[in-house]
Amino acid sequence: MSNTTADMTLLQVAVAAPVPELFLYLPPVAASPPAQPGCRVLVPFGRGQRVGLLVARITAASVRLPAAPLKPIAAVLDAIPLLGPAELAFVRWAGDYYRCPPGEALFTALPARLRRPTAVLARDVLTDAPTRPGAPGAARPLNAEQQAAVTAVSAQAGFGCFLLDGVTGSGKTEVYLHLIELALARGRQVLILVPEIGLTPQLAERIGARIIAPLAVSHSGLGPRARELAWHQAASGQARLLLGTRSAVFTPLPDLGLVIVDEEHDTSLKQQEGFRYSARDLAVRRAQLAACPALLGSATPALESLHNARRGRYRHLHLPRRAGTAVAPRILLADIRAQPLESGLSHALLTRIEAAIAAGDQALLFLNRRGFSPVLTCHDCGWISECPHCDARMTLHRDHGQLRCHHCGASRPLPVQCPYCESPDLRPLGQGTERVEDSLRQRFPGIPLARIDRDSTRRRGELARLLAAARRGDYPLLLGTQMLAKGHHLPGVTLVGIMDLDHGLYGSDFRAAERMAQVLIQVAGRAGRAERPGTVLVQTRHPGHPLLRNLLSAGYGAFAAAALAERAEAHLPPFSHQALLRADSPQEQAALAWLRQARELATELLANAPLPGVELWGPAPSNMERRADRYRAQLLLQAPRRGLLQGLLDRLLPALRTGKAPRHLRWGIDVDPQEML
DNA sequence: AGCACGCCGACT
DNA sequence: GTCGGCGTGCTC
Repeated sequence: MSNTTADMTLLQVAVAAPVPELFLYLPPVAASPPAQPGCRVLVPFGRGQRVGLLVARITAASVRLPAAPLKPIAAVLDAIPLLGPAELAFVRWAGDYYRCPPGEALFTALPARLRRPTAVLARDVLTDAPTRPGAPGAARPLNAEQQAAVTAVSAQAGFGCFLLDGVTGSGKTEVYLHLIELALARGRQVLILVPEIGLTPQLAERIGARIIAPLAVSHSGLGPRARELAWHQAASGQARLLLGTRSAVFTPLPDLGLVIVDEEHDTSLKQQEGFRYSARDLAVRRAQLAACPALLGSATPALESLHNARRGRYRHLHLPRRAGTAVAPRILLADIRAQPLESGLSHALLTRIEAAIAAGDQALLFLNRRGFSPVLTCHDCGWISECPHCDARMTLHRDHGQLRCHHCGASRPLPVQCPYCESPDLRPLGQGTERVEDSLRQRFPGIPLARIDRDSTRRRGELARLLAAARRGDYPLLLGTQMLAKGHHLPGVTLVGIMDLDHGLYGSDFRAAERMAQVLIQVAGRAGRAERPGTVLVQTRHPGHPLLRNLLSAGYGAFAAAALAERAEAHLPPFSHQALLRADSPQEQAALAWLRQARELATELLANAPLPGVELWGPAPSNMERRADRYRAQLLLQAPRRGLLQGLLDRLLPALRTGKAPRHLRWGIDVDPQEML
């Protein structure tokens, strides 16, 4: 029962709902200037109304019409499209690639405030354009390698991807700054992506000190209005630079001429829920569509990126030397087998900390575990602080007098006696940063110490304050989790102690060793950045481990080469491509059973139309099977080429959607997964 | 995701 | 006898 004729114009709309389809509407009843693709519209949807994004205007003859008569759009919310045809196509392509419903993808790409039927910020707010008074700071002279990198990228006409592989302290930022200046001078805009908020103020500061051009900054720490403002400033061309975290990759930039991804190996560039996109990979695609160069920078490039460089898809640029007079830190292993430890600190490490403090230097200790201790146990009956909702132990947080599960967020007051046998002899087992802090304060009384982890920096601005004070040298002792490992310049640090990396050597994820090496090199990079040489002491129970030895004796490049050889041998990424089908359910076995059916379905589809080299692995329960009262499992799909994997997904996902899943089961697909958990 | 309609326990 | 539990089905 259609109410349309073949020559009518219909509007194809993506609705902000997790449905894979686009929806068709009649043009609005009130005759107004026709709504353009890229504008938000208010549409009747189900009983109520929803915000949608107009994707295309089409003729009724060109589509299959639904059985029910079409309804007209209720209102057009934007006079000017928020996304142009190219941006619309880019976001839709990304949604298709990562198998995210188009409405969800498009509304993830827009500032959150625009997901509601609000008016866009008034024009007079945008007169408030970002300007920067003052003179530019002096460019630092470039060394030969930096100059070669700048020359290579700036000579690139059209698209080309470059991997800037530079040891920590080699002056990657200076290369960025030169290239930014060159792109701006050519009248182009620059997009700079960073993995985390913690890094944004620092890079923004450095850009601000040097470059006179309107800069917009976007990250999750900003309020919704500020984020929308940055978005409009970039989209209107008023801002010439956009510096932001992963979602900034979707911001319209009419004159885009250079894309930079800093710390390109960092996993936080991959969104881990909903629209599971890799901002790094999309940044490269974005540059390709804009016909401009992309520059990926890291001291510890992802194996994927190194592989692309080896295959000639990316041009490999090296910065092998530290800038200025700084020398590379010495990395030493401390064998802690059978050694007495004081809250996890060996005698060797304590001695070096003492010496660093005595010399007026700073010592930085890295322990990637927050809280006081990862488990509380009863000395009399052996009870341990298990989480009632997860296959995990609750962490003791003494600062808050609580046990907390780091996986589901559950918390309970710290028991004073064993909940099982009522013994008062409860003991914390193992150490987190709180406990090490205690121990260090006792051992080095009166020495100022800053603990930097998610718990100690919860307050807004606290991280920036602590880091600034740390840079000034206010704290001879610094202790922190990976928050402290990322990119911060701490010139006074001459000693870095890495308390525990052993889990990385025997992790179940095939990327565990790569991550371990990246963390080690990144943390080590905090040492000796100024004129004083640095030392890194790595505590380990596996001093003879070949990966560790190779990394320390031959460096990250050699480590990566060996790791790539292993990946090639095992047909693992980057020598194959993966998608992970995940499922979870409150019922034990339900997710696993459903995934077994999914595997059978996939096997059947492959039997009917073979896709050479496509393999199915599992299903298997997830590493921590029960999390927040849900049992989790996964099926791994693997193919030698992306197209084959997408081919399988093209057939499998619609079939899974049509099929019936048991009541409380949830499932989803992760294309190019970074974590196998 | 909402937001309905649709069949089985404790209440005025 | 009802009010309401959330189980599942649809949205142009």
